[in-house]
Amino acid sequence: MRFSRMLLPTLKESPSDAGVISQNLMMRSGMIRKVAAGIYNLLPLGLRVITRVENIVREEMNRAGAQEVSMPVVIPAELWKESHRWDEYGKELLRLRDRHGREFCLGPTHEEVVTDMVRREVRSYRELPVNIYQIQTKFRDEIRPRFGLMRGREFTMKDAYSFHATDECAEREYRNMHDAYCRIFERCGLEFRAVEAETGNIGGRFSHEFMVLAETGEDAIASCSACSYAANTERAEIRQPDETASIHAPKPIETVSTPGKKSVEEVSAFLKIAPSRLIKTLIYDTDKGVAAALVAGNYDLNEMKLTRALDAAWVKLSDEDTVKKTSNAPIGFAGPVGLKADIWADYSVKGMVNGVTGANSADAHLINVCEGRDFKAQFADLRVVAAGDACPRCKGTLEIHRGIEVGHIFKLGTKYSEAMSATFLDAAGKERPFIMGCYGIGVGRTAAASIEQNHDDLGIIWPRPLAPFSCEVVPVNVADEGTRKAAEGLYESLNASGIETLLDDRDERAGVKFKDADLIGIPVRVTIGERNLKQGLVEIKERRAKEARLVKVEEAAATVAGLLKQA
RNA sequence: CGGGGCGUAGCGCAGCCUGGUAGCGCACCUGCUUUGGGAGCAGGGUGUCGGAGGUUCGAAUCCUCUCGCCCCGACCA
Repeated sequence: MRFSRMLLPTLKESPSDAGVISQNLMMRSGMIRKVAAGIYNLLPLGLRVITRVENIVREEMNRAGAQEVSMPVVIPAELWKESHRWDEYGKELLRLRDRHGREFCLGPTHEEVVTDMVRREVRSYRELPVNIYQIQTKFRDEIRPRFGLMRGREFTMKDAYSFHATDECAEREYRNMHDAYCRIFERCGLEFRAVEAETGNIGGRFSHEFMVLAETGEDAIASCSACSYAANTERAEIRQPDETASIHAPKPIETVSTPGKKSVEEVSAFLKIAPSRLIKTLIYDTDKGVAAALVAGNYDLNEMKLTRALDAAWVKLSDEDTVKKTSNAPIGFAGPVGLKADIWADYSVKGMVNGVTGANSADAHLINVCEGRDFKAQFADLRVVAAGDACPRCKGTLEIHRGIEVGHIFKLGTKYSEAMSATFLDAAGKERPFIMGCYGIGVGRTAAASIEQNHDDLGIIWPRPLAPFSCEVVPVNVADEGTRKAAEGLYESLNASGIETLLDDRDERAGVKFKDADLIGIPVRVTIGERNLKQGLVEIKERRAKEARLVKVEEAAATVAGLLKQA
């Protein structure tokens, strides 16, 4: 491709609305342009990268035995009503009507459509298992789209769905997909972790997220320094601490005045006591009634864990009225002592001696509160994991990293097949619902994540498998006949040997071309200038390297090929 | 949905407070010079000042409404 003929509008200045590096560099390198909030045009350079990712995904999915299909973007409401998600999914589901007033939605994911497809066509266990996937545009009406392709409303996703006769078969496929995903992200040159995750409103029994490690990631993951345990912090468990005797001797409980001191920070500063000695008491409404949850002041409560501990369908922080009714005090002064509610406590509260809690009356706290002596609670792992917490699987400790979720695999079970009566006949002639799995990859997000991991001050540094071109040829001065001829010759021989090459044949100054080359980040650059050419030499530089090397013109193509063969 | 901010040339911004000829840098076009890290000189074009209504002799500027976008929060595969 010739730069002069390509729609490749690079930007010297950063766009004012770029929130993360990948968005900034995608805009500046002319890969994407915004059309509306969370909706983008992919320009030629951007599409090339996306296509690279798609092809890697496609190859590995096919290799893993999945079959590619294409399902509609516009989906009739009735399918979503069958699964009950028409009501459950919320405003992220963009709904619309056709000219007859019939209801449709734009597909944010395709469990319903694929389940409908399979239930129509598959009758017997003999036809199972099947794994069906597509690489397709999805639409989710995100509350707050941001960060370019990282969290758009319209985006490209690979979504796969598998159908099985038995649980063992479904789990085998889950592992198969896990391995395929690892191959995909390895081939993309990404540093990633597969972590245990929450299933959210896709539903299902268990799931893993594939997280690309990056400071700008929107998710936090906990991983063990000693073993392979890794989980989203939404889910990460904490090993129950060993019982240790308190170094404090229990003192008699006392009420102290704490006017207007509601938050942990305010109370701990006012009483000059470490936040870890405070017991935070949170009042929750749940489908099982009002419950109190306790956690040490230096930790956060994890509502998912509380929900599981209570065996509740949902929990929600209570409003002011309920808090007043339950604790006889405004928000900020609740405590477990004498509280009339179901009390659950995190292990961080276990064995607490001489702690501080709300007094269940306005502007007062209790000091020297001892767990067991002054109140009783049911204990569970209820808090959000923090760095240094004990690994649930071994004796190691957990580290916290930030990550970008690029893939997510779910073992769904029969949630959709039961709701939608999608069944097959087993060997005994008995009708059974399909056991399902689903497996997603954010294609644009994967490209964005790659930039987050591979860039420097000057621009993108594409790993070879995702690079829009493999090699860029830069004639320093196209006005010079010899330079131009050498560049054209090299361009042709590189292309002829199957190396996709960008020739910067623009009549621009060298500095402009070098800046653009660094910005766009093509792995190998060949610079052809008059001075070196007089000695029959050209300069070859890898984007990631500091130094360039000089080689003979005749050897340039072979040298480039050699560099590209290395990983 | 709550809080905050921004819409002025293709991009980045000033002007608005205190109403009076719409500006700067980059980009773009022409010519000459220049040609290894975002060139120099000269000349040139560029705007519904986001939109609608209002106040005023006069509105980018003040007021009202509205649309779009960004940030923080709530929410979320």
